[in-house]
Amino acid sequence: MHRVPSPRPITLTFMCAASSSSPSSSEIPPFRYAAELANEIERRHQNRWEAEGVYHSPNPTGPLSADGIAADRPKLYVLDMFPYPSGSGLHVGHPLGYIGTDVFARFQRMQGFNVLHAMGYDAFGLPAEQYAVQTGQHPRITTEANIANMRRQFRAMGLGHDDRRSVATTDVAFYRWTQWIFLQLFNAWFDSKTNRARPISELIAAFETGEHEPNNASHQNGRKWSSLSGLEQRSVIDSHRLVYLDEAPVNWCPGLGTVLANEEVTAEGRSERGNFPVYKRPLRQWKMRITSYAERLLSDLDLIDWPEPIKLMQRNWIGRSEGAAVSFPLAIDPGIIIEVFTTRPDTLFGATYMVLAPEHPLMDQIVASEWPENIPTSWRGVGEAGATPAEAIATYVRYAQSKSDVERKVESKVKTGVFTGAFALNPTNGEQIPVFVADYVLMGYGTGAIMAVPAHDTRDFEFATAFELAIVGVVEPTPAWFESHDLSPGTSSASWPEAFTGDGLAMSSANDEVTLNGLDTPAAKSLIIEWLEKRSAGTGTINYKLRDWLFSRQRYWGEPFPIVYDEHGLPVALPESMLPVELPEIEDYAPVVLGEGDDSVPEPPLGRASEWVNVTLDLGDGPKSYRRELNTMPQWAGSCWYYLRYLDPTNTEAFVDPGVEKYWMQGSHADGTPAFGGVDLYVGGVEHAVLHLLYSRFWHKVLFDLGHVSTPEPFQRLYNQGYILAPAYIDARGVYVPAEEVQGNVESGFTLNGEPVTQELGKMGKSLKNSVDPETIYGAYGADTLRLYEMAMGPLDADRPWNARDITGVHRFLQRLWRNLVDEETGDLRVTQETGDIDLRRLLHRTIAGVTDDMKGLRFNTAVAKLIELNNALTKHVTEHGDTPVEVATAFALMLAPLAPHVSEELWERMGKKSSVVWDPFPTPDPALLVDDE
RNA sequence: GGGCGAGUGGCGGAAUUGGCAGACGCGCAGGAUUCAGGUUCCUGUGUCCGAAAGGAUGUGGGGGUUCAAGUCCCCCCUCGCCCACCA
Repeated sequence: MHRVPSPRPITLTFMCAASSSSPSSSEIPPFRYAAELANEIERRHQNRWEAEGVYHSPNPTGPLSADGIAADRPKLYVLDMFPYPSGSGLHVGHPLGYIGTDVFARFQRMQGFNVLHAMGYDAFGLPAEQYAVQTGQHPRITTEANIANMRRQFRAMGLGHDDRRSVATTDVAFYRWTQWIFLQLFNAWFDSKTNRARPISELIAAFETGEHEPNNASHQNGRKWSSLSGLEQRSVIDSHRLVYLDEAPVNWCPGLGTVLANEEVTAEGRSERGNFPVYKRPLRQWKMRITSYAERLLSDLDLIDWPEPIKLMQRNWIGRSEGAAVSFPLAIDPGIIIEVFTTRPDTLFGATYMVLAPEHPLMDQIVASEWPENIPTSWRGVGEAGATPAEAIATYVRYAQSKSDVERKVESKVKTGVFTGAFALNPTNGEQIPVFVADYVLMGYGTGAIMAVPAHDTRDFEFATAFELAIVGVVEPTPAWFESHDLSPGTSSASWPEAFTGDGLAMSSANDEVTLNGLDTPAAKSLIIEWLEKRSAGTGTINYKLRDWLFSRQRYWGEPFPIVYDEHGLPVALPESMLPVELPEIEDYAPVVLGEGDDSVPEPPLGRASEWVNVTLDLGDGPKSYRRELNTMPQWAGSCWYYLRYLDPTNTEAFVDPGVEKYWMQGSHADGTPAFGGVDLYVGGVEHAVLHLLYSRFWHKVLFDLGHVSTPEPFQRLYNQGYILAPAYIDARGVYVPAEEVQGNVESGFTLNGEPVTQELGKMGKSLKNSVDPETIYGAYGADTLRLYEMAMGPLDADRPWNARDITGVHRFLQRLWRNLVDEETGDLRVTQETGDIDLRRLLHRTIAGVTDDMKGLRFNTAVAKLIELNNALTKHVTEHGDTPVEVATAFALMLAPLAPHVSEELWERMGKKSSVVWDPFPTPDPALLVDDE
């Protein structure tokens, strides 16, 4: 059926640019494996694969199920981090991971697995919107054109995706379910007793029966549920939801006209996208209660097979620390309590002052009306001489807020602050200690207030030194510490040159009820916590750096919230039956971009769709008018769950069928190792170590708690592919210039238009202007050569420089292999039924064993090297005997199939095989030929 | 400042568990084919000494453990990444 006819004239003109650097085609033997033949082979087999649907992976049930080939195979889910469909298309750095998963997926399919391998598009986001703002063209049009272009590029590289499962986050049929998941979170609360999410209806029921009483003191002062009004009850319930509205300082980026999550703000205090300055502003925004999951997000890292550095980054981001919450009453009014968090409760006796963050809510209650006598002038701040404490504080707070994070960083060594005029009582000894305001204490961590122990904390030491505060040592430093500071052991803390922050034996820490003296640090911590708890002055607590996730954006091109506001201005979730909430058409997509110093509250672009915004709906108590939520979801929303939609992309009844979900997400035991489920292999770049990978773990856990998915974690195994680096060039202004236009070399120097430029090596991409278009590579060598080169150039997880020169190496390999099996002049097979000599057979079977092993371990670079070695031996054999033993030819085509699928399929076909090589079993080595018989 | 990772020929890299360092490819050199260039094929290619045989030396630097170290331990240097006033 597919036997290839003999000589076939090749008259392709595809990518003839390639011949400028190679000989004219008339001199190449007609069946040499060069660009033209490779391209012809590739197009033909890509068409065949698509027509036959060879990459369709059957589901166990539903519309994507199928009888036959794969129904009884074990499953394997191989996933890529899906791309943003950018207008500039792919460069050769993008597909590195995609080729890696494709090779792995193809190999495992040949190992007998039903492999799910699909590709989607993370298509909401800024570039399409910005383009729409500039051109007036709807972002959907640009987005869909970009997706079509990217899909074409993936197909041309021979990536074997199940195209029936391709989704884009911008599809209404997709974001309908993003909105549905939002509703699951909205209609859920976190039960800290069982440490999991439960439906909000169960919370309401618990309130009704009195099993649970509202304990949200700040809202309802502990009143009984039954005594609350309807609106008060709603407010209590809303404050328990996993999604909630919060008026709090958020990262406001005027340059982008939107708020940003902490994760989207760089250390320099700028937006990760666009590099605009970001300011803290109090705004009413949606947040997701990811902090409830802090402990599980942390501890479940132990269950999954992820690279240690990524786990570490997540652990650092979650930032768990054990310590104590301690209450410090105000001296003049013990009813006012300043609560602090400390990791060193053992140093409590050494707390000689306190500090509040500038934004601390208790500030107004604490500030004294006038300065106490005999305080150093530096305590009164740097403002006008006669200022009251309140005025001095106000000046300082303004100063602190005006500083950007960059300035804070630069000035971090210089401690500034102002005395509030108030004193608090150290709970251990009743001593009055002054309370300061200083910007080295951050409102965003702990309680926004600290007890300062200058003898044992570097920052407190610096502040205490600057403000002439007492430094009282309560932990005995080690002899080595004294020695390294040229002090004799036991020197008084007043003479220490810096804080001693290590563990040691407690000293000077005793009152009438408790003494820590002589205890080591861990023992001192637990004893003082015990004492604090007995006195109701504190408790042992665990604190996290992780903040709740800011979930709303003032953007057009994102998922609308399934939320409306009623006549009280309170949010009401729409019922499932009203989904999807589609984006309205509007004229102007631009966000409201504000200038510096403009403090007005911006209205999101959706506010312009007035007919859409104001709606009359019947939500159960008759038609009433409502106002829609104007914010849209952040780009992370769709990427939080797209891997679940691949499983069942056409389902209109559920986001995924439960049986289908269980089938693909169950723990696989391919190599006998225990697995508790999730995607079997997830490949992507390290840049998503905290953002996407933390958010999607969070959503997945909520869905797990609510019974919608069967595994507690989404991704069993994570693998980070490296980046492709390329030379980039900077001109005299320090601006990147297009690398392809630069002339010169290392010796003579580099120039652009005669101007000297300097070379550096950087991640390939648009920002460094050093992209290489994959089409020029497979135009000149074929896609199989590009695939093979990217796999051969180094380990998948390592960064590696792009070196066009090296591509010829793998191209020659394919050419030599081809020549060993196919006569270049006639196109006839050069395969014999005879078996080769024993040395060649031994090498063949060693290669099969080695390549199998390498493929399983994602070591494609050494797999390619082994295949080249085998081919070198085969070349020698063919030179001597004139043809290739069929055993070698067959095994070679199969082993090469995952890496270079087109040429393998072609060889397979020429050898008379009727079915695609894609589904044939990978060869197995003969154990008898693996041992040397010396 | 803290944490993590990495340093192997001219270049990309290999050496899976402590066991012949440099697989495989690029580049380079020589040869065959060719009018020539290119292509293709063969041979060689860490460094130093030597015509060769052979010898010495060699995995960022220094020290150590071991019969044996690129691999393990200690100190130092360089580079990369992440976090960064986190109480």
